[in-house]
Amino acid sequence: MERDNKKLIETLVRGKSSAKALKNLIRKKLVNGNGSGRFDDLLVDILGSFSGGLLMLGACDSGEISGGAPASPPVDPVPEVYSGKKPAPVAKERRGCYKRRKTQDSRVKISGTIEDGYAWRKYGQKEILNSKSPRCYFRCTHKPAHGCKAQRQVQKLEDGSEMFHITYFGHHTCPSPNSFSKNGVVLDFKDSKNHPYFSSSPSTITNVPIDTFVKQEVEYSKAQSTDVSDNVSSANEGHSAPPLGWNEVLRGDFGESFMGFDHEDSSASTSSHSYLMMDMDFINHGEIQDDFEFEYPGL
DNA sequence: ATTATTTGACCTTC
DNA sequence: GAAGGTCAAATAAT
Repeated sequence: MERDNKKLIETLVRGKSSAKALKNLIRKKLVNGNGSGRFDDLLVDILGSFSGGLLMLGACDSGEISGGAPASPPVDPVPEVYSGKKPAPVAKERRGCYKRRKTQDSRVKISGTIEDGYAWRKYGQKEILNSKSPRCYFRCTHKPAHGCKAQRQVQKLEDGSEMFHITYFGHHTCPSPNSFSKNGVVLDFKDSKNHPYFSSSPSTITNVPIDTFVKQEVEYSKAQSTDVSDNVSSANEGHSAPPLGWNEVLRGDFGESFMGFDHEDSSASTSSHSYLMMDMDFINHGEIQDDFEFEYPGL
């Protein structure tokens, strides 16, 4: 059992190394290339998958995959007695094991939108002490289908702005809905007469001051710089190589692949929208961090 | 009919 | 016991 595990890890490590080498090769080829960043994106996905798999394997040993996962003794989430509509208020069955989250397994984001390209299902809301705004709890819509363990908490900031404090837990193991509709800032340039950074509607895809976001992300990444799970989660949550050069992206000179992607939660998007997805993990004070490998430590 | 959200109760941790 | 996190029945939306 343990030997199999080890073998699996070795295989994954080898695969990851190969993908990494391939990525570097392709990158060199593309230095003067014409922007076929799709290869790069694909490779990052591959690397992310390996890293995520490795992380999960490692985490299994400790009996916990992600912050929200129930701990070791596999508690059947659905009691056998539970077969009909009537829960029969007989002796209350023990519900799932609720664990308080570990903050080190989380990634925090301050954003003007709660949209991140993934489909989330709200499963709870709670008034938080000393907070005017309630905290909303979401899990990945694909949890039943793919067992995706990604979760997030969303709480509106109380500084009067329309910003949201979003905390992510766990990692998406479901297929990404869209290679660009991933975890990052979504800028909506639909209404050009308004400054693209400001919008007041929380229910639509809104805009975020880039500087603010960069600063926050940079500060956060500083604090998390040694946290590998964060890197891995970045991959799984949709962090990917930009399909175009960041310089192009930053000045808004991005190609068709960025235009009007189909947001899975399309309530807020229309075909007339164009979005700029920015993953700030790769940007540091306006400079592009070209290297954003997903390392798995100790291997 | 199916799927998503709301909301009060339940559960764990501190 | 308080607070935070989750469940699940009821309800709403599609």
